Amino acid sequence: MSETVKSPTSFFIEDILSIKDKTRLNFRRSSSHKSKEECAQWNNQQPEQVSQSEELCAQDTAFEARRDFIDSSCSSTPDAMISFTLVGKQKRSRAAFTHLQVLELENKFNHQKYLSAPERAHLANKLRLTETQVKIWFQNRRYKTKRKQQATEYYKDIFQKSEERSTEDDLVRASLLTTFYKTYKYQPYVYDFNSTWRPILW
DNA sequence: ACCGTCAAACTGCATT
DNA sequence: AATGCAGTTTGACGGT
Repeated sequence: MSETVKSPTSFFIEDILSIKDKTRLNFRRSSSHKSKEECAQWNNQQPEQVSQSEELCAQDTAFEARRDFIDSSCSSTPDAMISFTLVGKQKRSRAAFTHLQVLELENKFNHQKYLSAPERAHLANKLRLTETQVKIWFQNRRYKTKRKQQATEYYKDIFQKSEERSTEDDLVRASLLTTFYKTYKYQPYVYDFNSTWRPILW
């Protein structure tokens, strides 16, 4: 799978900004400032582990998002969800993974579609994500791939049939096909049955 | 302001 | 119990 064609993500602009001007993001921490130890706690890590991935943490936009979340007494971690329900109904957090995190996850996914528990733990630690986040990411990624593959095969079938019998309404189908491909323009790759990643059609 | 899209997180059920 | 899949919900963002 090509890594040059990346889907633009919600974190991307902030990710750049966080590198260029980290202080700009700091203002978002309206209430209490969260230490690195607190960062580690969020990820179920020991404080001594923090220094190892300090560099990742420094430009981790997801962390900024999570800090915001912690600040509002709400998090996607199970423990925090308990306090979440105790405190009352609050907005659900949606962490935005950094470009680097997504890149690493994609790289791993390209090599293996499933992770063992130790592999997942290692990757989670490496990317400073929770194991649940990694697990869910792989689940979503597999499902996404499957959906795309099914859609591609479906539309390919229609396309082939339309070549056999070129009628007026086939032109409509062709335009629908174009619309579909525009939808998936960012990641135009599928995992085929030869266990390889290849670009779809165009 | 509204709508569409993307993706993280969630739900429910099945499987091991 | 842990993990999977399939589908849904939800928040952020971009385009118009």
